[in-house]
Amino acid sequence: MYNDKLSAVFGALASPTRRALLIALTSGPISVGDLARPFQMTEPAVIKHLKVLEKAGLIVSDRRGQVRPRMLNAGPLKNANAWIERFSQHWNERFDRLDILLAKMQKKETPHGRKKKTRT
Amino acid sequence: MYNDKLSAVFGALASPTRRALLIALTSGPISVGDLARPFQMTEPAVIKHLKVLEKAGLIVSDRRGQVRPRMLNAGPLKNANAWIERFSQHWNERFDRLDILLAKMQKKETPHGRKKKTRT
DNA sequence: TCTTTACATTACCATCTGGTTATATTACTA
DNA sequence: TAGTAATATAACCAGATGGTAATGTAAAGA
Repeated sequence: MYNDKLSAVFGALASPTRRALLIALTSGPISVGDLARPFQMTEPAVIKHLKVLEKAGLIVSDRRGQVRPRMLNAGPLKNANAWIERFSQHWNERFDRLDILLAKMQKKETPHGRKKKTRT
Repeated sequence: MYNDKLSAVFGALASPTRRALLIALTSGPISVGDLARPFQMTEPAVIKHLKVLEKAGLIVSDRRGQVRPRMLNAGPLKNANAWIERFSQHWNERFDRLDILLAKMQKKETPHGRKKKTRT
């Protein structure tokens, strides 16, 4: 579907289950079994979610014998955050300009009896 | 698939096309035709993307006669941003604690060099 | 009124997603 | 070596997603 990293990160966050998994992992590395237990779904389903998170680079795994605990890797989250912040900043700048523009327009335009249109 | 707003916002951002649409809209309301033109896809495809963005609350539309320009509504982005920031903060706190813990452990334990494997 | 423009909807298709159950694999344990 | 525990993979399914071409609709203009 998508191939870029940023989309993978946003896509990974687009699921309450996966966000809950990430939050669970904030308290440290956790095994698949322990991760899956609180959820109302089978382990394979959770493993699929973990794969999505792995692909997005949001978690990594360690092999400790029989167990393979997952742990957080918050790096890619920063990229997502950065995108939103740059976007917002960009948009706020634009908004400011629009504000000024509208103010100027209001000064210039003579308010005839011209009606503003109504929204549908 | 998901039903919560936050997932809808992250899901909407999980596509380069939709992010590009949002960015295009930072320069003000744009008609569907103008929005679609730069993309290598048909208008109905773009309209579907716009619907995803609308569902997430990221854009709204105005009817100005024949044209129905879309415009940004950045509000929901703040929620996404807030989630990431709260998460990161939470995780950083945890990370600090882990840091201290590891430091303590290093004092006690002899450092084994054992390390992980990537996948499979 | 007829035509054009701008947008939306429909019907269709391939692929992806998110879940299931069943089966493999891998490493610890007796 | 056999058994069990932890995780992974496979095969399958329903429904969502992302695209297409074709058609419908509503406002503007001649």
